[in-house]
Amino acid sequence: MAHGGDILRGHTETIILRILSEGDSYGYEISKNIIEGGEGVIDVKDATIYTAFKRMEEDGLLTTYWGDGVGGARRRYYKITPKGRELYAEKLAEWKKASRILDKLIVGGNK
Amino acid sequence: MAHGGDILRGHTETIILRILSEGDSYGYEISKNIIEGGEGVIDVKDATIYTAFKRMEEDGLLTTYWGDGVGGARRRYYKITPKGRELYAEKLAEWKKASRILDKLIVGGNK
DNA sequence: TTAACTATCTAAACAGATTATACACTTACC
DNA sequence: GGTAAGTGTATAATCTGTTTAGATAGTTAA
Repeated sequence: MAHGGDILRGHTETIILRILSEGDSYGYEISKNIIEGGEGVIDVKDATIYTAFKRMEEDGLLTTYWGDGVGGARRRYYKITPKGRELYAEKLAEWKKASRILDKLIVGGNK
Repeated sequence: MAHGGDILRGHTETIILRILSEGDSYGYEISKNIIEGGEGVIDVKDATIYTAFKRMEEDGLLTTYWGDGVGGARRRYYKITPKGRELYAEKLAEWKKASRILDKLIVGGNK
């Protein structure tokens, strides 16, 4: 993003988990998915996605397998684990509560 | 916070600016103010506040003066500058848009 | 006199994100 | 035949904001 680069920070994992909770996917697709949904305000760098994947695999939140790559570049797919689903549920609840509170703290009396 | 420590990240400045937009204040008070409004979900460490102040003063977002400290510990007050008000308005608008989009990306089809 | 609270401050470490770079294959166009 | 645009993965180095941990010091109440 041109400015406000930290918007996504801390939520990347949650968003990846949400996408994978709806079906297996791979880095490039997830990245496109987020940028598309970001409406020009939110951006993700591929490096962010891939480092998140690595971290999340180490944490047992997802597993990975190579796609058969018929006629095209190889794709590494990611699948959410039960632990990943659990964490997503927690993070989702946390976001719902936190965003309400954050809104209050940021907007304050400046309604 | 026990978990989810990054919730505030990137918003600390905006919240400080919001508080100062409603009147001069000092570190300890601002910190209390945020923790109180945080409803147990959001926490700020004093170091976060003071490092933010330093950064923000360097960026011309606020000015500072010592309180007269009659009967009590000395207090360093902070006053928002016009540049600070400008940035607050921008960040506020950004938050309003970003939180809506973030909500969409985090919740997705898991309504 | 001790505990709890008010109040400010800094150095070092940490975590997640970005920048920059590399590699490689496919499709469409000229 | 060449090349540009798009698809796709990956890592090292750097940046930034926050946390951890520590220091200092005055006030109030038990």
